[in-house]
Amino acid sequence: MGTPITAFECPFKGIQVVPRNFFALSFWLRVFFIEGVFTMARELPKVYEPQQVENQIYKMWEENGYFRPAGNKDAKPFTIVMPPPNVTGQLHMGHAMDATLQDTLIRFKRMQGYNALWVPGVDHAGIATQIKVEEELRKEGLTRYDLGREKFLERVWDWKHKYGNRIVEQQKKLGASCDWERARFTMDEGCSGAVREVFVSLYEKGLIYKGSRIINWCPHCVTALSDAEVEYVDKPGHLWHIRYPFADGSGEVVVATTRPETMLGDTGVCVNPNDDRYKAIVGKTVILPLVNKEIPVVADDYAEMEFGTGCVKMTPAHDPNDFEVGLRHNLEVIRVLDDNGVVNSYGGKYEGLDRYEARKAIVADLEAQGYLVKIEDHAHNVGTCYRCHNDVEPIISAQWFVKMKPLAEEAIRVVRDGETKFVPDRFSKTYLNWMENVRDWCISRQLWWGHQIPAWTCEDCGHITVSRKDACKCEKCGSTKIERDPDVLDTWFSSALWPFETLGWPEKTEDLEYFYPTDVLVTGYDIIFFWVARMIFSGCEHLKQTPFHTVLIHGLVRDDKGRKMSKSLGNGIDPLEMIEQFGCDALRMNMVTGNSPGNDMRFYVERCEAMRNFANKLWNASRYVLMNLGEDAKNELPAVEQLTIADKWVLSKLNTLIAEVTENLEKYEMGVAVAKVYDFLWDTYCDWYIELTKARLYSEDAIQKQTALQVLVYVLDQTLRLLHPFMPFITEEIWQSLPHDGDALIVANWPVYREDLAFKVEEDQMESVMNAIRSIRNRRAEMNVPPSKKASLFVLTTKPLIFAEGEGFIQRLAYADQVTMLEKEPEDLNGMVCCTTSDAKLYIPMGELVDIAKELERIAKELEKARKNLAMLEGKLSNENFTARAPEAVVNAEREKAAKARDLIAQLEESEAALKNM
RNA sequence: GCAGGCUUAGCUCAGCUGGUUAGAGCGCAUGCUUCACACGCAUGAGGUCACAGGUUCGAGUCCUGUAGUCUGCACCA
Repeated sequence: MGTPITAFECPFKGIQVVPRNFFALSFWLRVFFIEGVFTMARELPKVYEPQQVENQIYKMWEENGYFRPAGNKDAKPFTIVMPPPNVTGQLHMGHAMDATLQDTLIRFKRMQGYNALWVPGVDHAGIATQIKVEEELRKEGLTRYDLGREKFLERVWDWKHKYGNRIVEQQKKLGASCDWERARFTMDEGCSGAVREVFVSLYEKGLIYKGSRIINWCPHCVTALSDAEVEYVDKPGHLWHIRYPFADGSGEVVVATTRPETMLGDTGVCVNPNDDRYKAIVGKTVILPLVNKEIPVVADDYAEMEFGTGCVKMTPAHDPNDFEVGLRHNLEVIRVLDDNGVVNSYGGKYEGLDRYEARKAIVADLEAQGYLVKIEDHAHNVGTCYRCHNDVEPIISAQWFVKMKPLAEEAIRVVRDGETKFVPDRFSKTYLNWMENVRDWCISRQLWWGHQIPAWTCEDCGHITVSRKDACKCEKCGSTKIERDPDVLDTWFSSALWPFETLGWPEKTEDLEYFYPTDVLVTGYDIIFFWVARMIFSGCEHLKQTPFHTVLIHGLVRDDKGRKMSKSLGNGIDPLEMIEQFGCDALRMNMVTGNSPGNDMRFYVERCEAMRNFANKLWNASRYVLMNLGEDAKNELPAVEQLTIADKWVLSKLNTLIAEVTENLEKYEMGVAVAKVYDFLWDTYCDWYIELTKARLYSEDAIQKQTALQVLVYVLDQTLRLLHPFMPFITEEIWQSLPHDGDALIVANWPVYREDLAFKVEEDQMESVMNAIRSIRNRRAEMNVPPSKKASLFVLTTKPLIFAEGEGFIQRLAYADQVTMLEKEPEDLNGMVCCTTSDAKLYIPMGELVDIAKELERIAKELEKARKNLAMLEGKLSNENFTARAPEAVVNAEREKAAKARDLIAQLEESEAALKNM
């Protein structure tokens, strides 16, 4: 925690100013020199200018070390690890939402007194980064092979050092209060150590193996991909029906395929064993057209009798199902495409053709030679690379895999047993469904940028040595002729360890001991499989503890038409531009308000504007308070005896707000929480309470004035605290200008509910007065009477004491020049307008503006409405089932409503009678 | 094919464990330069909560079905 700071008295305001807080100081000085002491209050800028304060405040927080966990011995930890953005990344709206939600939680918990730690970091992003650097090289006319591995990696590191900090600087603009001193990089020494440890230990447990399998191969990126990295896209295609003649000349079978070029690698034809049409041909051989090779007909359940012709050609090297069938029936495996998707030497005359050119040539030849029976249109799902969006080619290849079944068991259990909960819960189903059907994870990538696989193959005996330390000889035969596997690991292999590698694992660090398991993981639903699932099984396996108890899932930020924001569409909105234009707080508010967990949201610039307006509203409310603060301004509540009904009303409302906001935040309902603070501040505090205090603030009664001011300051202070997690900058800026204890709002205490500040009775009383005011305003507006035209007011009420106390409020807020309390209905109703509430009638002489016939009509209308309402309530209350079964509180509430409705009707009937008598 | 979401005011969305007369922002209408704020104030119009059943004293909220829409996952010769 920051060192103690001595405060000094601001010479002209009597307000404590913290010297370190240059923004606050400069604020006062600016005012002092430009405007002079006495005009200061008037000259506070009317419009809040976020650009001027955000950077300074951020710097102040950072310099005082507020982002570090406080190290309070009595407190509990609260930890979030940040999803590390790609080192190549530019901040986009997704990051803005992600960071805002996390920062809001962290700030909330920090203020609640937790040792709050938010660990930031950056991901090396294997393919993405390598592609970026290769693009740069291409401009110089070079490829990575020209440089060689070592030189190329140097270039990537240069690039990382040059641009890797950009995204960090951008996150700071968002107000992210992470502990930058703990920032990590997935390729730093510690993470590399963790990756090495995990790889070797999983290998030793037999959970990592190398094998030849059909994998997803991207011929463009020239690397293997995991299943999760393949995106399936519906594409129109064809089904080519091809004749395969029997070798014995006894006829032919017709097979159907969507990828005719793969026939070059066909090593069999498969039919269903129960298919009567083909029972006789099982065991025969057919001649593979174009290739002129004899291949067997085998029987396997895999062939569906209903699909196509019921005969399937088998290409074990280029189709996962064919591969399986091939294994069962000992079919040859012939790979006919090379790493770039070009036909290799097994393709005969087609060698050297790209896969799509080869397709054309083969179809043409088949047709020319009479093998093509027909071509059907056929839409199918084609796997594409999530990076470059080119079609992925299933190819047999020797790769490294993580055996998932054994690891999935515990990862399933912790979610089933609720040790890790998804918010919203439906995502646990998504997760479980994936985890229960998970296939082995292909982790090797044919890239250079990444964690190189710690495996060495012996040239002499072929043994693979996997080792924590770089191997120099074969562990089996001792030969020194060993070569390290050139491949690197999937980027997500290191991300999977993020919650503990960032805390120091595999070392037994204090951080790890104290902060692991972390608390909440905040991320978008789009990376549940890529990342969340893998962190969970990794934490369970290596630390025997799930890495977080809660996964808070948010949706995607879309554009105003609901489309995904993307570079290719050019519809992205730059968060930094929004910050520049409306301020960081406005952007953050936009990200949180109206947002519910797991749901996508559209981004509207207009809402940023609305939130900017809200910031300005807060700014001006604070300006009102600051302008009126006297020499001896204190931030403490006056004695209860001094509080007026309005004070008690607002304090009671605040009290409720505190309880609700805290509860909503605890449940991760941040959108609900922030809406409540927003409404309280704008509606309760500004539109009502501030207006209610004006009479007192501008009066001569010093005690009244002081009381009002103290309540104003107290409520504002508490509200700023509640709002701080959402709008950190403006709240800090204002708080620093208010009289306050402590160094900074960011580390101030979170408000707590106070039993002694719950004033239920006064709340109701105030509502009575407010209803009267609303009713008068309504009537005046209906009659188009401008506020400047004051009128006298006569009040007949069942609660004279309360209305007497509220007289000043009514006068000011209902534009009355004089308020007279009546004991009975006025005798002359001529020219009187009557406003009726359930406990008062308010008469305004409006002279010729009043039309008695119209008045009667209006009263009749209101009566009808009130009677309908009462009928409904009485219906409810006369239902014994309701009164007997509904909770007492609900029944009582209905009874009260009915009573009020009856009162209102009585009042209205009286008025009606009086008017009719005239 | 399986799973899940969404359907609430003109638009975009909130509405937590079922309990007032269903809310917000923007937009719209009327009036207002009221000594914090026109990035504002006041007042108002606007909703059969997709549809059909059901459970319940009570359903926007829970259950079943239907329709539309979106998203995952699987299959696809």
